[in-house]
Amino acid sequence: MGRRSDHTREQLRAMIVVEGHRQMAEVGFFHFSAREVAKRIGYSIGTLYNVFGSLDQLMLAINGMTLDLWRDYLELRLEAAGADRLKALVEAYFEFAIVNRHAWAALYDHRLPEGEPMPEYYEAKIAALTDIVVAEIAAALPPGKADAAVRLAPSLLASVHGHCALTLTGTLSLLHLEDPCAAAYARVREALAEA
Amino acid sequence: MGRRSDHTREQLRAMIVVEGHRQMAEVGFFHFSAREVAKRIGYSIGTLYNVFGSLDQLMLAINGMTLDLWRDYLELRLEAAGADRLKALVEAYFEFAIVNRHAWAALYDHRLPEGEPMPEYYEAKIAALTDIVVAEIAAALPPGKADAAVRLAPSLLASVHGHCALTLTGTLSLLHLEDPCAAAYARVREALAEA
DNA sequence: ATTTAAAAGTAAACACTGTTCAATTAATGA
DNA sequence: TCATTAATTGAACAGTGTTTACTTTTAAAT
Repeated sequence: MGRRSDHTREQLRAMIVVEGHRQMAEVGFFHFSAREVAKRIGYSIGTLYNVFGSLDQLMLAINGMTLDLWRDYLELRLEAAGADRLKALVEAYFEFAIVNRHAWAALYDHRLPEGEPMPEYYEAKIAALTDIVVAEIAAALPPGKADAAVRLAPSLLASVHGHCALTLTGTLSLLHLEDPCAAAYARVREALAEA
Repeated sequence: MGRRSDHTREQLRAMIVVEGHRQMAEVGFFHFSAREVAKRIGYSIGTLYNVFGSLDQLMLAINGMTLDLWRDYLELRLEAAGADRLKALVEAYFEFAIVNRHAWAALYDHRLPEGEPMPEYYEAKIAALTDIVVAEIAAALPPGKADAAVRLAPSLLASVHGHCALTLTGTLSLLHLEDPCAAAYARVREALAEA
């Protein structure tokens, strides 16, 4: 076969994703440039398209890496958590978003063309994240009510996400919301108390 | 002066915003083109920049129009509301976002350069929206606790926004969240019950 | 060892962006 | 009538994603 470098196709793919993720973290979704990624790893723009087929697929790969890092971070923080694991989870959610502002925002900034479904591998990464939330909420619920976690988890995730998103992007300028993370945690606790 | 058309500067400004808003509603933030807007109203791209100075300012004007329409819609629905005004407010929030998907999403998709503050007129439009929420939450709280509304409102707004955003953009594919609007309303009610 | 076929990679070309700015047009005041 | 001034243009520039004809490299087959 005709490879001229030392990299297998999979190594090259990984290089692109890692460098793409680095660039995403630096400049954010709106200033992301596939050409710049290609230049930085010493390949031409054409090679990127040969490997990924389209920019959307590259975006999914980059966001997929972010989802993996996010999951790893949540698990790490949960291992070191004390009694209140839910609080640790909410805080870890915020911490990751704050430290990785741009890469985190890109998860929501990038959208597939309407009607095009997410690839299976990507949905699986999302499921891995939500499963963590479901498990912690199930554990926090009174025994016997644990099956309500599957229905409650997405709603609480949405609540926490809302606090995080409005704070991080600053598009709605929520004055009077001093500690968004604490407020989000309070909302979660209230919902659990009701159930 | 050298105007060659029948429009005053303010009329032209209004034309651009209206056509820009129309285009935003049609194709969304990521396919928005200032050139296309100019073409549709029969002016050149240069004129747009003379009137608005930058694309960011045009975006703020377009999003400002969306904020106005949103406020009007909330007030309209509140006038026709029955006993449960908060439920009407949450539903109106969702309805507007669904009907005006693209224009609504653009409120969050567009971001000013870091460090650049929002213009005063724009913050005022946001305040008009949040004031509606604050007033309704204050009315729903037990008398005497009404001053907690200022602190509670942004958090509840964030919760509702989170449900709406994750559902509309579909970036996190929240299965098991059948009725996001009802779930958001339930979270709001829980928070009020606690206070 | 030579040929062949396929894989890998390139870079120019295309159609778009946003942005700037010298040149042009048209209306007004003197 | 003429100079001034506001309004408007559209070409030019530097980017973007995307496609594709082309070249290089390598492995396999003869």
